[in-house]
Amino acid sequence: MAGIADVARLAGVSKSTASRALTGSGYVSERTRDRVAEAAATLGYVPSTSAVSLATGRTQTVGVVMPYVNRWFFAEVLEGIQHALLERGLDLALYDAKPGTAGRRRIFEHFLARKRFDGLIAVGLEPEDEELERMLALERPVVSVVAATSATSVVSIDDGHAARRATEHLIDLGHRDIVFLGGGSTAHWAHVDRRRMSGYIETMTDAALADHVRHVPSDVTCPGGYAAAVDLLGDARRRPSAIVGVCDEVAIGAIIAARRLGIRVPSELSVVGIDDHEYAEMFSLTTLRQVPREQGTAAVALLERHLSDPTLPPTEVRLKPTLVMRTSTAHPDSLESAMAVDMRATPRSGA
Amino acid sequence: MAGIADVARLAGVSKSTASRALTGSGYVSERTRDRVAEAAATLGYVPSTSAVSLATGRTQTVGVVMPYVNRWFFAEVLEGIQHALLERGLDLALYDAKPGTAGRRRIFEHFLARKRFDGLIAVGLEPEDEELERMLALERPVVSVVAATSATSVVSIDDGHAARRATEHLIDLGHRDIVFLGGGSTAHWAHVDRRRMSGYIETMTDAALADHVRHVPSDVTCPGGYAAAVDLLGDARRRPSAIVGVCDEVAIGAIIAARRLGIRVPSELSVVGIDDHEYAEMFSLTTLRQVPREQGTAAVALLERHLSDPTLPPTEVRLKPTLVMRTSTAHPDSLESAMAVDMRATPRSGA
DNA sequence: TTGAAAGCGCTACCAG
DNA sequence: CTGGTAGCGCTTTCAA
Repeated sequence: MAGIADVARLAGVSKSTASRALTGSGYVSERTRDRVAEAAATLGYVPSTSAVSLATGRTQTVGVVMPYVNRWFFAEVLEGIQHALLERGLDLALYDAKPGTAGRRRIFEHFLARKRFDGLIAVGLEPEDEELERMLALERPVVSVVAATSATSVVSIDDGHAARRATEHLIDLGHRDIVFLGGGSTAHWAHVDRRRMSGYIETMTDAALADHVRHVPSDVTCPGGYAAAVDLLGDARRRPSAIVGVCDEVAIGAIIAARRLGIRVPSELSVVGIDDHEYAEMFSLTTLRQVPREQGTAAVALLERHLSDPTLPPTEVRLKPTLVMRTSTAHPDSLESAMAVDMRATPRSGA
Repeated sequence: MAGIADVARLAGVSKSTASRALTGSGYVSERTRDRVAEAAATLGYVPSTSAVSLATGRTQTVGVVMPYVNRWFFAEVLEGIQHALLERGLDLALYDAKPGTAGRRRIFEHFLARKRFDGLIAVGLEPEDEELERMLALERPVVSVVAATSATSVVSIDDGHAARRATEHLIDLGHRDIVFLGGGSTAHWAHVDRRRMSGYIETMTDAALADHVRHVPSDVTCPGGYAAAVDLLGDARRRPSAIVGVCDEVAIGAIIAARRLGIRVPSELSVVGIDDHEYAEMFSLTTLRQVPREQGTAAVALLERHLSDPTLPPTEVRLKPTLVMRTSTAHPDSLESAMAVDMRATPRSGA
């Protein structure tokens, strides 16, 4: 365990000079800098992080708080954050704060107070007032990824826009009987889900389809979407011609349900999602793409700015999702028209 | 930022006494202990972790290295670890070491060397020799979750056993033409996948079905299994009567492919997986259940033992997966027999 | 049972 | 440009 004193001795300089040479702060002649670097290299010197932290007050660590790590969006954001931190030589302290658990309480009451990080990234946290206060009381910059508050900097997509585009796409195709699937299955409506539903409702209303607005609640998971869709589609009288999923996982659940019930997608049912989940391609799901990984790296970049300039006011970075057309959506009457086209086209293949 | 000096002053004792009272080490009278505790509480005292680390040499942090966080198994293990750590008041430093990336190199070359943790948990890491050496050179206990080495303590399931049970189940049902799907799609065969395939081959051989041994490679993901299965099942001459998926994700991919191709599961094709993935239920997948979350908590428990007793030799904890029967498997001729049963049963429903 | 003092390993200030 | 020195906030001997 070589310390900086050993490095200094080997290089024939004082500890202070060695420190300056190594950290690159203050004036050091090039020759000594090289000698120190060489000494450090031959000794395999690695500074003690706790000593550095104690002396500088900085931990070189970023804390990440999220309610889940086993969901696509969160895992992707986490990877993005990790990637960006690695590049900057920063450590990542993870806090998995599942809503309503003792662990979450402990995190907010004890772990955060230890301040083992220079800044915090809160991903889709939906904090209670008290939790938010605790985070702000830390006097460390915090950046949220997906949030309803503007007390912190925020990185997110425009959820309302995403849902509007999805709904418009369906309406343009000729659908009127469009259901919004997912969210609101428990007392707690996540803000994202709510914003997306609002986008759907606005668009329906603008298209004079307010009468057709229909929300079918479900857990915001693939099995959740599946279960709700089995229910919805199983009854022919309730069956819509199209579904806007609150997210891809739910939309995919709906597609699986449709297939099980022998309902053809897209000829008998159009489905559109929001996310561009890794499974979207496999299900040919038309969706509004967001790239959570980029949101993670954007959050790190933003946090870095806060770190270097503590006066920087809360900032918003809002990304626009883009429509990715696959084949889970079509005209409501496409079965017939597809057949008609086929028949007209027959001569060609028969020729 | 109240420090221990403030607490000591308020309690009317010395710093050393305050420290002993707070950490619970050494003799302190009950009265003073209470006074100190009260003073700490009123001041909202939180010890500086870097100062504590510097003085004690312990970081109260566990490092977790894994190649992915966005796959079911890894995310679940991570949650298990986090949960167990939270209970013990330990922080979690995450290192996402995706194979072949610059980030992974940086982690092994720089981040680990900083030793910002008292111990390390390596999840499904499949480290190169040099990487393993670096971890061991840290002189910190390391516990692996899923590993081929016995240089470290290991927590895992018995993969060979899982694959044997899966294959036996199919053979008992009357299948002979059983394909092992997944793994080996790239130059790198993960050890887990290899062990599972070995279990399959052994079982086939023991049942005098060595001639029927067939491996169809695929990426070990749901889309990977899907793509390979579309290929395999699309050609009627190559189509097996049953599939053992290297894991549930692959098995589910196969089921999705079968459905798309209009092949009925289980009457025309039986599929069994290994994992009991969160989507297994939705696809009625028969599988061998493992609970990665438990492996995470077991790893923490084991690491804790190493921490308190540095002489503890590497230990293995091997969990046995259990067969969960759902409805993705049946007799190979079940279509006919099911119909026969139906016809015989008709009077009952018709009565 | 308590207190004084000496570090833990590093940075940063202040002379030189 | 360099060296000495005083902390950063806590734990831990060692005496009392």
